[in-house]
Amino acid sequence: MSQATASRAATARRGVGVPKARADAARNRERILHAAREAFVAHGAEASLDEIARSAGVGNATLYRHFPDRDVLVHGVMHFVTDRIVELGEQALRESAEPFEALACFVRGAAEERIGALCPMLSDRFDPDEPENLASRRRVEQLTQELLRRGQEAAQVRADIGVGDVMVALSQLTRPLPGVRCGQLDRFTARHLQLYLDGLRAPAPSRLPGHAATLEELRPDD
Amino acid sequence: MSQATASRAATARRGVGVPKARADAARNRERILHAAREAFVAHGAEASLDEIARSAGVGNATLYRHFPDRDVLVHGVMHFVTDRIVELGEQALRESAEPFEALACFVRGAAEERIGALCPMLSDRFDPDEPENLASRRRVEQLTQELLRRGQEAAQVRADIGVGDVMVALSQLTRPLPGVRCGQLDRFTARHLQLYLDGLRAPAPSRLPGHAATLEELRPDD
DNA sequence: CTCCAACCGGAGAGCTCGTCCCCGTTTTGC
DNA sequence: GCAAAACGGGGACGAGCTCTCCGGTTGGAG
Repeated sequence: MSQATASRAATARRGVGVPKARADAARNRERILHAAREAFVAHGAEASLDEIARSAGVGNATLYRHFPDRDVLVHGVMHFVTDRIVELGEQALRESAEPFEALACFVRGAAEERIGALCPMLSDRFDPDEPENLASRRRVEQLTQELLRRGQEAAQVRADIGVGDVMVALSQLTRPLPGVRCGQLDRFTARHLQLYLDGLRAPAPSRLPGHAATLEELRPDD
Repeated sequence: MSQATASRAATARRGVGVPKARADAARNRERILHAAREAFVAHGAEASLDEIARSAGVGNATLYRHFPDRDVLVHGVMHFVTDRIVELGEQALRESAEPFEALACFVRGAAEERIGALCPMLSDRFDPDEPENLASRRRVEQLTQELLRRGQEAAQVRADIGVGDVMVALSQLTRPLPGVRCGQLDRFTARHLQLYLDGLRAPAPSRLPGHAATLEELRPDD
């Protein structure tokens, strides 16, 4: 996301008339979001807030000042990640000539942006019907849908997969495995994503069990 | 694993001269191992023991009687899973004519046996040099190696992957995603495994980054 | 069938860890 | 240079986890 776009989005979310945050406050807010993103990917939505503050290099009070409770932080990370993912997807649609390559770019980028952190989106701690959340999910879903559709129409992506297949597998493959040093695991992640992507190519060499699903179907209260 | 084999293995581990356990005790031990396996896959080696006892349908005291502390339980689950995986792999080698199909059978079976529970094998809580642990890891590794080698020699499996690629991805793809109901996720797991397997087929449609790794390289103290 | 040793499970003590607030100190921007 | 805003360390409080104690129950040998 460009600096200007980010700034506009931030202003929009803060609302009008609210005084601009001080420079150090903005910087800390950003640091906390990054740290929280990593923590949520690694430990789920119940990661320790003190731990997040520590790895962000700020005091715990600073975290609580920016995000009064856990839910606010979860939502903050959610929208932070969603914004970046959407930007990424639009860029992939815009710049990649080959539909499969566009999907691959998106997948690799989404992995870097820790799309796995969106899994709290599917948790109890998250109201799926709140308008802003609904909009976030829809945006990511439609974007992925579009990338898939193009690939499938060009017969570069197998026809029997859906949005849910991409999103869920992507989340799984990029999560740290407990007990493995992160550095070690990152070396694997890129390989596994590539292997998975290779499995998505058309023509399909096998028949998949079950059926493709949307993100909607993954909601806990189904 | 056959009943007889399981019994022999159990006797071997219990040692000679120790009186046979009562039927209900043996049954509870088994239940606890199953529950602990699920919990370790879901939450890593630090899963709550009381929670394990509850989902096993036994009192917590029963758990502590069978497994005096967490380490003993971790080891118990480890060897329980290892035994089943090895049996599975040997069966796949024995019964499948096609090398790729053998690998696929093994992978699917290992997923059912929650091979992801072996990730504590890579954790701090685990002495990788203790002879029995070393042997377990070696057995699984050699078996997977052999399945891979056959597939690769028959040019059915791409040449640029290693044991670590299979084991790690398998663990990741079969782990429950936090916030997703298990029932929902199981439907996906089979699909994703198949997609990943399709990515393993020869000829390789892409070049993988990095290099194949053994389980040895995944040890935390590298 | 009877009996007792082995086993079981609930309840609770002790402790660790996570959450959240208070307040003296530092930083920012005008 | 100063006032307002933000910072961070420390600590009270509570939740949850580990592990133990003990009265009741069950399996199976004789």
